[in-house]
Amino acid sequence: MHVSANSLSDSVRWRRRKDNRPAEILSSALKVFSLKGYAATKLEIVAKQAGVSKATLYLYFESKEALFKAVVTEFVLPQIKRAEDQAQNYTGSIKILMHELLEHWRINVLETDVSGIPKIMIAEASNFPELATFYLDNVIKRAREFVTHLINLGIEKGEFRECNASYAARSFISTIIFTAIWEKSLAAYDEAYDTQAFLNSHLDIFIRGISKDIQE
Amino acid sequence: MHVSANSLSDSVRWRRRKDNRPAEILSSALKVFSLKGYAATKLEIVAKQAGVSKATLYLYFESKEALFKAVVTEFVLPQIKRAEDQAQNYTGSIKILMHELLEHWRINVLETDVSGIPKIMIAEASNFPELATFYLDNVIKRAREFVTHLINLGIEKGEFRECNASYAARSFISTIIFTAIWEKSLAAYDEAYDTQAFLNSHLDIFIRGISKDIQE
Amino acid sequence: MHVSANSLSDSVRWRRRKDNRPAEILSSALKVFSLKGYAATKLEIVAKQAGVSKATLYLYFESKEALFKAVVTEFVLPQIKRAEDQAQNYTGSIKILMHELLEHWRINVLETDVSGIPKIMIAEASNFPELATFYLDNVIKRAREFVTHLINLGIEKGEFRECNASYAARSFISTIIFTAIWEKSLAAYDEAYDTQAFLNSHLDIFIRGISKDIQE
Amino acid sequence: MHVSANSLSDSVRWRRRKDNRPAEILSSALKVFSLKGYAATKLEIVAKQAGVSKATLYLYFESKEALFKAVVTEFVLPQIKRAEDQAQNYTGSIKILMHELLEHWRINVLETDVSGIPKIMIAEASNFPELATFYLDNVIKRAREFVTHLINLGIEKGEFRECNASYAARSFISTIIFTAIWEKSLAAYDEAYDTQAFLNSHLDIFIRGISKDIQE
DNA sequence: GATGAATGAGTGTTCATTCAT
DNA sequence: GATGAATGAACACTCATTCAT
Repeated sequence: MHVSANSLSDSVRWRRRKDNRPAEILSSALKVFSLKGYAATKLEIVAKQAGVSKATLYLYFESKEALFKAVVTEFVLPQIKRAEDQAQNYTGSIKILMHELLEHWRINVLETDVSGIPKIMIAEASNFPELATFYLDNVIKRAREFVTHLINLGIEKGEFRECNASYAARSFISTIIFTAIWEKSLAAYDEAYDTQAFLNSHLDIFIRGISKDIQE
Repeated sequence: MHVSANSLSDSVRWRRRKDNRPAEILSSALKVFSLKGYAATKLEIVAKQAGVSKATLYLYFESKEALFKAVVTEFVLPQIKRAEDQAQNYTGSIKILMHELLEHWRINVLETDVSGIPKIMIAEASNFPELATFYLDNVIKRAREFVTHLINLGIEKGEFRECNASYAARSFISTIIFTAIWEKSLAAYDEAYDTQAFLNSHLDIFIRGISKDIQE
Repeated sequence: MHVSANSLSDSVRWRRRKDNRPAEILSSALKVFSLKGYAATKLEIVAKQAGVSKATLYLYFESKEALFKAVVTEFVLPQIKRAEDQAQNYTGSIKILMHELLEHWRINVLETDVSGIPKIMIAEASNFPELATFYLDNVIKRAREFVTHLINLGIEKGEFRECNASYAARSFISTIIFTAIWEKSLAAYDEAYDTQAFLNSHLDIFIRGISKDIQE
Repeated sequence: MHVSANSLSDSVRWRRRKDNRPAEILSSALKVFSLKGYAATKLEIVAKQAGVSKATLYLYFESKEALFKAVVTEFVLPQIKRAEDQAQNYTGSIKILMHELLEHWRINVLETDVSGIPKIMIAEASNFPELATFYLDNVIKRAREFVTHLINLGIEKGEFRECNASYAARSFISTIIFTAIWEKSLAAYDEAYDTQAFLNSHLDIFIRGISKDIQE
């Protein structure tokens, strides 16, 4: 039975079984797609990575395109859900919350293969319109709304100055996403840098940028 | 004679004029590469866009790869040079300079096809290592150094607080580049937004974020 | 144990009974082969039709080719034997006998799946030479000889005029076989017609064509 | 430019040019398709037969299916048109006309590769429904109507007895088509026979079968 | 210089066949 | 005996590249 790539949002798609082939295939595919791009990815390589034959891919995914879509959809929702869950019922300082979220994201997304997804989507958006829309709606917009909401909370609480929270969220998120993209592309050729320190710096500048001036 | 794609930095650049075939090919190629990605780009499409036959491409570029490299190298250097020139001999407020530079970039890069270059490089970095290195060295690092320099100037002048100028530059540039990438990818599926207002907001937050606290 | 497909004439034939797997497989295979042709037939479809798994086919037939040969050989001999038996010891009018034979053939061959066999053999003759030879020898030639014999009997009895009985038999049989082929191919797209009436007409013309002129 | 395979009936499809590739491909394809059947035909073989590379086929036909359809449609219409033209304005004996038509058909169809078409259509009808319908309408039905018309003429002229001309035509045509099919299938394994003599015998029996009894 | 025509080298996909359970 | 899972081998189709004109 093929792993559904059309019902883009239902959660459990494959049942665990011996050796969990679909999961192995998906993570191999994530690696190769995010390294090579969709068109340059050869299914033979994906199969080899997953330790199966090329034909086996077709037991679980009906085409290269379906596999690609499954890769995106499979790894995408957990990303955003995790963040939302973490913020649930939080009542403390927004600044601290954002710091925690960022740290969490760094460890669970940035430093895992999941960070390959944004690059994939950016590169292939125009080749896979519905997928692009799905990603936009389920990740980007939700992330924007989520951060916008946090900033508005901070404004209400007096932590932040009045400002256009929506633009601010967009600013903040841009760098976050870009960092993930960077890691999977030019970072390989760049000098190493301390990602954690950079992200802290980024958050610091950002928070200062939207905070009330100390002396007002 | 083939347009050199190996001497990645040579200065020959094609100015549009009647029947300037290489330039027409390059700009067609830029469009298609940045829309489809390298592998998914068919030379037939590029040729059609440029109004020539597929075989004609080979009169000017020795291979698809050479054409791709030429696209990147042709359009890249002007980008960064322009910014550097503008800052030359400037002595006023760094904040105002950055605003002017950003505006200039918005008009001359973001709103032209040149903004397709970053997306191309991000997507294909791992497939074209020397090109990636070239781009990294000639655009990214130069941009980083340039902005770092500006920030340091601002610190020296007392406009900005003491901070890690390098990280700050990276923060700033990330959003700038990401905005260009975004325009060529998911923006097509997103609601329109006011890019100029967003960039102003971004700069505003950033400058506030690195400015001295008003009352210190 | 595999059902022999090499000894093309052995007598084992499967009578339907509960769980008579080979027989179910054979009749499913006959249907699919005669609908799609050999190469376009997928064993998965045959298996599904027979209500078994693809692997199960291999318990009974050692290969697709063996299954195909079994299909032909299983259904072929009864066809011709039936006719021969019917003619055995007959002494009456040849014309009437031929009418009875034709009617019998219409009911027991033409209107059953067995009529798919001629189409199969015609289409695949050049892909399965020994099978073609087997079919030729065991069906076509026997049928020709049988009809030739009947016609000669008719000539001897004074029912028919002197004529080339062999050519006449060939003529007669051609239409008979063609009718079976037609039913399994283009008839599906053609207007319905009264097969029985047509066959009667055919026999009538044929008999008149080889009969003595009434008044000579 | 692809050779149209959709406009199933327009006549000139390809322009002659050096070496007339499409025609060479079509006749190679006719040979292979009628020998092997659609599914078992490998384009590599067709290409080799035509003396071109596999890729070249795609310069002229957009797919295997399109090539197949072109094969059928390319060779089909001339078949039937030729017969109709020949009968145009004829006023003599129907029997003699039919003899001439049959002889013409034997030489120009039966003994050329065109005789492969009926076998192809019979075998693949269910895999290519529109093509089947096209063939049915443009060959079979037209042939039936044509022969029916001839028989009716013969009845009017007093050559033939009153009979169901439509069934009679069907009878006559069945053998004709079957003979073509036979030549391209089992005939290869059968003893040689004198086709011309057989066809004459067939026509003789048929004409006698529908003629007025001499003495009535 | 420009191109229509041709193709070699590949890749996605299918399917008969195998085999551990 | 029966089958779900796996795969090697094959084939349709594509496309960057070449070359005669």
